Amino acid sequence: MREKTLEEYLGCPFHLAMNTLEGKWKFAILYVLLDKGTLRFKDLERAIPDISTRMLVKELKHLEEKKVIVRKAYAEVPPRVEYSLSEIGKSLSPVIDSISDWGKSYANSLSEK
Amino acid sequence: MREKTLEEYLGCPFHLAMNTLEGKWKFAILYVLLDKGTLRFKDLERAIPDISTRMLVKELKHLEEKKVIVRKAYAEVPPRVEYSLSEIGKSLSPVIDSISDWGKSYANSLSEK
DNA sequence: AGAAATACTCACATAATTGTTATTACTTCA
DNA sequence: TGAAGTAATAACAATTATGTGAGTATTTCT
Repeated sequence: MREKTLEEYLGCPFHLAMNTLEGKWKFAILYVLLDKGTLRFKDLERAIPDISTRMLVKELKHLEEKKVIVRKAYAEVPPRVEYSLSEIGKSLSPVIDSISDWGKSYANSLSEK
Repeated sequence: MREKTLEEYLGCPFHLAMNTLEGKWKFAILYVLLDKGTLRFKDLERAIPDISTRMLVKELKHLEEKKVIVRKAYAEVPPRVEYSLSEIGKSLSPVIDSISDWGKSYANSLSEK
């Protein structure tokens, strides 16, 4: 499938958003960054135990390129790299919250009946 | 990766929600169903032009099993099958809306600077 | 008679994701 | 002295996820 141009996405903000956030782990990363603020690489791995190192690297790189998160590296040993949300990234909190809220309702609706 | 039990998901509504909604096409399907109400299979294909028949079948089946959408088949020729959101499915509208809203902000933040 | 319409299903092919193990370089702690 | 800690990167195999192209059955329309 051909990658769409920005112009095409601009016509559909929902499409643009999903293109930026799609993938198995993006929402999970955003969830923990919103919750914890700033995290080092290793902390992210611990916060999302099921993700592989490779995938975490990939997803972080993607989100950084898309300007959703910010990477800050310190010249220390052992190395220290901190990840946090950009301003536009922080504005994802209503998205994450609404998903979390829906999850609660959904859990209730499943345990009823 | 081992599939988690419902009990494990219940501890984290966000996790439960994402497990239900993950995959490349779920949000797109929910988006059009929220917008259009009820759609036949072929209408869904037309509304989401990039999806393959196979994936649409799979995702619809998954969402039906998870009680998020409802499938209604009529004994006609040519066949008619209508898909719509369940009650809990309809309650996803804040999720879809917040994603759409974020997409707008994001598009603005990209065209600035 | 033949084409069009629908809601799939099937077999096969490619792409995405994961698991595993190893490596780097330097400092702190035991 | 030697292990632990960090943030990756790399190579390989294995497993999932997704895509492609074709086909089915039956009625209506041309």
